[in-house]
Amino acid sequence: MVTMKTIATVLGVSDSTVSRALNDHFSIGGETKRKVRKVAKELGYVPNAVARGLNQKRTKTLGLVFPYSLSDPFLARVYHGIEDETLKSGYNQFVCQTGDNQEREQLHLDQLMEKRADGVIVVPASSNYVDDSSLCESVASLRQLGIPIVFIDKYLPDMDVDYVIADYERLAYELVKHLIGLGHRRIGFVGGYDCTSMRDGQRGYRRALADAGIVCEQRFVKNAVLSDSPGGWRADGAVRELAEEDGVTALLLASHKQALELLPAEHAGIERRDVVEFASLSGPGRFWLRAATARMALEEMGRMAAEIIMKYQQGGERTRRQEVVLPSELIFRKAAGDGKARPLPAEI
Amino acid sequence: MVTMKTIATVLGVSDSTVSRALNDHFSIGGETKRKVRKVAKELGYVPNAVARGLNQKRTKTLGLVFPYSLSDPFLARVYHGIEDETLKSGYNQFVCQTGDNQEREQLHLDQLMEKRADGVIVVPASSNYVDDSSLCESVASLRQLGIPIVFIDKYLPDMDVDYVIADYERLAYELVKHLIGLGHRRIGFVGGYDCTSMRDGQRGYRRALADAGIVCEQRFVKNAVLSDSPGGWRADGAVRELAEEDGVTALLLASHKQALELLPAEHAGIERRDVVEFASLSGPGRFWLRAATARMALEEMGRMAAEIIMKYQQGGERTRRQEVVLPSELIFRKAAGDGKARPLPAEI
DNA sequence: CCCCTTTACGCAAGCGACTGCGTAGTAGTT
DNA sequence: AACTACTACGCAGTCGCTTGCGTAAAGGGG
Repeated sequence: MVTMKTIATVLGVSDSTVSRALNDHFSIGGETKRKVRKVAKELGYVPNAVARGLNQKRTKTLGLVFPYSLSDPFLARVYHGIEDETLKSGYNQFVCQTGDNQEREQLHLDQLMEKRADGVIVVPASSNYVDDSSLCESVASLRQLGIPIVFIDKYLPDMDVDYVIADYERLAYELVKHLIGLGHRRIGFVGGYDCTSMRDGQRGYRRALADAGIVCEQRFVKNAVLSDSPGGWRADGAVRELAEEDGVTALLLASHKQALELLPAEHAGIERRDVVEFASLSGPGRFWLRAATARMALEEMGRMAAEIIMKYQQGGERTRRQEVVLPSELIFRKAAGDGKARPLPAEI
Repeated sequence: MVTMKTIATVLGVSDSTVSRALNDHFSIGGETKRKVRKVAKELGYVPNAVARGLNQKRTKTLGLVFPYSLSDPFLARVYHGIEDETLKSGYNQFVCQTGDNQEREQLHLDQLMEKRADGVIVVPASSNYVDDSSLCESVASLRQLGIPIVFIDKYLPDMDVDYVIADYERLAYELVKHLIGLGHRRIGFVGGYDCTSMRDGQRGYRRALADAGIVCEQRFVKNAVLSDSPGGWRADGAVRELAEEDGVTALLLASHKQALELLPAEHAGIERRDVVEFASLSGPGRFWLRAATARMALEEMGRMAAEIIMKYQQGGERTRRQEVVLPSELIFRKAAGDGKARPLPAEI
């Protein structure tokens, strides 16, 4: 194995000289630098980032912990943002997927700690909203090791952790306002548990109704249920109830996964890349039609999260919690069907 | 920072004792082991894989170099296979995407070498089939460092490198045979350059024609062109020529990307997960219709590639080149339209 | 010609974990 | 009692690279 020592021996200099030469240190003569680089290339020397990492305490490595695979259109865009931000500085990322499962989330966080990632970006598993103790522990351990962690899209409200989210409250507000403008009065909300994005969304939903003088009926607000399906959530039960029992004419969905389930297949295909959280759907039709949706700045979210970590790398001290809320773009579709508000089909 | 030394000091033993205790070495007493583990837990000790990696020369890390993002349905399945195989042994993967670009491919391979990945799995960028010199260099460097590399799906024929591919020749043979059975006589092949998968496919295509006593006309075989589009290849030009000038009635496509381009959007959506390389299409219709396709064992390909590397990790010497060809499943659709063979529409 | 400042390197001590070899201490044998 | 055989650890070197500090050589000023 050719190391700096090898090069040093060949040239009859010390290994520290080689190190400094390769790092372009000012105290090494130009001629020496040239010779060192020449020999290094000839010998096919490849610097050992593991050894460097050990003494620099920096690995130029990021850990990404995602609930689903990167074939999820949401995560894929987030990932691109992160990659885009870090590629130029020679960072690599460990990509981990948890299957929306807490145990695996913890497992991966442990592995990333052992491997001394320089930072970790997490899109938390939904099951944390039932019991977040394991995640909290992991965050504490990361803190102790001095590894910055940033949450994306969702976070645990009472945990002191940096995060980057979309402006869910405004989104929900505008989407519901749009539905009201289309004539809808009985509008359902399918959220779920105490997830920050859904909670914020619900707030916007309520505010929009209130502003329009519509009484917000509690029975119109349902939770999706956690399931072991690939998406983690199932909304069909809630939607069926809302349509059959309560005769809602429009719906606000708090998850792109939910929206995808309900959209007609051909739309799902075409618009897959656009469909993101907080789609609002309206009828009629065999399937629900999408009245509007939000195009969240997902790449930007990834980029911001990476940027926060990069700041810490450059010696930035963590003084206070970073809370980034990125504005999203709203996309309104033409009114579905004849544009009249009418009960939605219960069949999904 | 709490290290083994910290634990050792607390307990008044040496750090080597701590190391052995944590690794459950036989020469350490049961009582000592218990105490060490207790203190380790209390202090929140997290082993440093970087330090371990330096002296073991094993990082428990794999590098994956893919041309596209993991939102590509092909790669996503390959990735799942790899993850599945390596998760249980505590491996993490560096996921790198090259955008089908050689420079970035080389850049990522260099990074992976520096970080001393234990092995690298590569789905080569298509541009390597024009000029593979940079890839060859990288492979040589990896060899020198003793890092095993496995190619998936495609490989460079004159390079001594392990690879896992699908049974492209048989696939093409069966698909063409199916088209012939449907009455087609003028069957086009859209491949491209000297890529192994396409070359093998073309061999099967020719053999099927020959077995049916059909003369294989050279003008029915076209190359797709390399482009900077997301897919890397563009087939529309070739397809247009085949349809307009040569009046072919059916087509064999050597890439799932090409097939996706030509399929009607709603099918692309619905069947996205099935559409893989070597789809065969036939008309008529506004769009080409899919007559048959191959469901390749993509997860299995990933798993096999990972397994090959794991073998090397366990001290397996590389004696001879590993060449794995995995059988695929063929999926035949009902004949399109009235099932009659007729010229395909040139519009795409 | 001597002293002082630069320039250009070498020495050696880490970083955190692993490991070959040596050695006290205890137990068992004859 | 002397010898052998384990058991249970400690010492110190190693992995490859970085870095603070020390120093010889070269150059410049008085």
